[in-house]
Amino acid sequence: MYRSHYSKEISKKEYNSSVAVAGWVEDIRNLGSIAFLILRDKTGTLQLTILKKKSPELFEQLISLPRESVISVKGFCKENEKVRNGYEILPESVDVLSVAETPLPLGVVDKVEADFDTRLDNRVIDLRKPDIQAIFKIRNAVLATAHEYLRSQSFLEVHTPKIIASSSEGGTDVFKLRYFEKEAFLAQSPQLYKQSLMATGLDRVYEIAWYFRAEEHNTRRHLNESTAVDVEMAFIKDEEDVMKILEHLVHAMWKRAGECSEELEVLKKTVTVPKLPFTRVRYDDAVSKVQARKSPIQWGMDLSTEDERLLGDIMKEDGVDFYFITKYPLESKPFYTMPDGEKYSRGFDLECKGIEISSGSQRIHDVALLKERLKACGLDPKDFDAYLKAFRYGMPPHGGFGFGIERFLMELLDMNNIRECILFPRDRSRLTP
RNA sequence: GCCCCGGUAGUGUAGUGGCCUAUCAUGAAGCCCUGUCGAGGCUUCGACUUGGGUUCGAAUCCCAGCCGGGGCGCCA
Repeated sequence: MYRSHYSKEISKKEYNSSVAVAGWVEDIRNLGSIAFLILRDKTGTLQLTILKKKSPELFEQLISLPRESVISVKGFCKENEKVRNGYEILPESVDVLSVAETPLPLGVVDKVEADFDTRLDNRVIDLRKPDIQAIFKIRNAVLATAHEYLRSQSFLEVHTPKIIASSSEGGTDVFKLRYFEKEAFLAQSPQLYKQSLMATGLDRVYEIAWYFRAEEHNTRRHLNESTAVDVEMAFIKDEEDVMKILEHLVHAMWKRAGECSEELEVLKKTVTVPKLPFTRVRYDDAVSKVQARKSPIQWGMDLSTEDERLLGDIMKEDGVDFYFITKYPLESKPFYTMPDGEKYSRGFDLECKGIEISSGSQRIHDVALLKERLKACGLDPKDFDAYLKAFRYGMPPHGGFGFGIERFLMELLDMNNIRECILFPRDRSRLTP
């Protein structure tokens, strides 16, 4: 066995006994007759203290290792107050498991910063840094909470096709691919499938999966491959039922992130847990608020990036970070959104500090109305036959929402680039690693 | 899709026509040092995105390409 303990697992109990530790050689400080080797594993670092007079061969072998080589060391664990961990390991034997090439394309502990692009080109090495790993440990924690919360509310986890016959909703560009003799597309969202499932009697479903968008955008807020949490629920009275689930879900995830104190510390971030319920702002009021601050927006238009930011600032003045924008104009929402009178819809967005993190709505469940709305949106109902079929034989009132996990994390951790929140980002120009 | 910006050692940079045989840091290779922890000291190594052009002279100016970053739009 190459490892008996991780660096963090060693405490007083292990002092004055033999342990096996394994990991990456982070740094070697050679003082001539004594050398210190910093070994890094998943939990942190520890120090090997190597004395030349004790074993000249072992000394020579260890100090000549290139940084980031992988080794396993058996040694004697000794208490020492001079060392940060409170202990050091005096090595007795070493297994060199992998010798790293030099020079490193990216230093793990170098004193110079690397460009983000260089980091992504060498993402595996970049991911060795504790602060980068912390992002993904928090991602793991909040997604675990999403599963737990949704299951506690009787949601069933489902997985719908990612290779689909037609674009889900129009709007965004989709990736085309060859499917034997047919043309197919990569899913941009599970929208049509999660709605179809509402006609099955499963009533409450959620899906956490990948989606693909072929938009040639080049911003720090967009990815061409991203992951999302999607929820759909039946027998709702109106969109308020959906918003309640969403706000509790977001609250639970934010709260869980706030409990990741170790990770937040290495990231030097703080998470402020929002208060429930989130403020509801009608679209009409949002428009008047930003108009009062000289935005050129007209009623009926979507809020521009600048308008959203402005509204975020206005809400912040009242101490509000999270808020719903409700009752959007019907024409600014997708065809499946339930109308609310002539002009309005039962669609909403959830905003956090001026950035949209989720959008949802009550959906149309009446097939005639759905066809009418498809036409009004310039779409041909014939292209949606398979979807419409789910509505023809008994479809309850339903609604749902979806949000991108990377966008969510970006807001949660106040990152300035969405690519920080995904292991191997796919963007306009990046297809590797 | 529209617009803006950038490309100098492995990494991060200085350099805006001659003082560049290109700065500094970091790194790598080596030497000295028994308590380092951003170790220290000394030596060495290593770069101007590509192709044209202007000029006596180009890292520097112009044109084109390649590669990259960002803003807006679209969206999540």
